[in-house]
Amino acid sequence: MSVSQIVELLKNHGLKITPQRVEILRFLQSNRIHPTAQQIYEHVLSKVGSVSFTTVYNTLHTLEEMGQVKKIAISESMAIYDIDTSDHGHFVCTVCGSIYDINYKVKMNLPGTVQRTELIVYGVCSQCSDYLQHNV
Amino acid sequence: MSVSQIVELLKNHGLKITPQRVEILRFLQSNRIHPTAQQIYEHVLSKVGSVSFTTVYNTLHTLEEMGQVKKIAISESMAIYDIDTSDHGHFVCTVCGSIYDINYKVKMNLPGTVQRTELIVYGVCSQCSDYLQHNV
DNA sequence: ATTACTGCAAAACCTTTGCAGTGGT
DNA sequence: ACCACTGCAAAGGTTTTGCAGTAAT
Repeated sequence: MSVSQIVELLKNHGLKITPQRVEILRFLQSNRIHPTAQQIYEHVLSKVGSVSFTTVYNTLHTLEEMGQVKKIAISESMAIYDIDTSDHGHFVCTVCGSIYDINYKVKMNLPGTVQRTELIVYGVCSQCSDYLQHNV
Repeated sequence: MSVSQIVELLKNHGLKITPQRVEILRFLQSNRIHPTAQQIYEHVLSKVGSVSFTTVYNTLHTLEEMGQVKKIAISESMAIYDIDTSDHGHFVCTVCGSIYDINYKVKMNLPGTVQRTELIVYGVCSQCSDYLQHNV
């Protein structure tokens, strides 16, 4: 998504175009690392020169309400933000911290109707297990 | 699990028997509500008369290390604790907050080896949807 | 008697909120 | 010129840590 498309997106939702908002969206869209608010803050600060956590959280909340971003609790102390709002799970490497998207199919009996499903798999990614195999 | 079995469990792991520890384990085992640290604190306070968050968290960490308790992040601000450490997922009712255990089978392609899997389904439980259907 | 455990108080951490000032429209 | 947005500073909620006193062995 280009900057002009980001600008369009913001305009279409009646939002003002600010450098912080544009850079937050650009970051989420170009680096699919599933960043934390902290990582977004650091990136935008380095690019735009001025940003606050207030603005980061404000923007993320706005984007969540717009349905443009999903917030995922990978731990009880932190959320990550995913610009891919389609149905998918996450693989978290407990060695390097990388987060991979995963596709899955689940079979289950539920005591009610579903709103959303979150699957998080913790493990060691191939890169890390290769590395460990050759170096430990 | 009886109190004497709880005492055995603690002894077998070289831990001292304190009223707080016994009551935390009793609570986790008798009420399978998947409590938060806050709920455990309140319960133990009402039963034992004296407890602190320090002790609640100390005990939960010890039990986690012993593999007797699983910590689950149902939101980014809070953890719940589950004495059932077997492989299962959770259904969280977004109306009443109840947490149900669910069994599931999942098919997926993974970019590494699995350590543990966490499935959380958010939705409305039958009780709440029945209630809503008749009263709204 | 020893030392593990409890619990207070303070800190750490992430996120939210109040409010004044700035900047996009 | 308007008012949405930014950002500081302070507060909120959950969890952790330091340390002194207490209680289980």
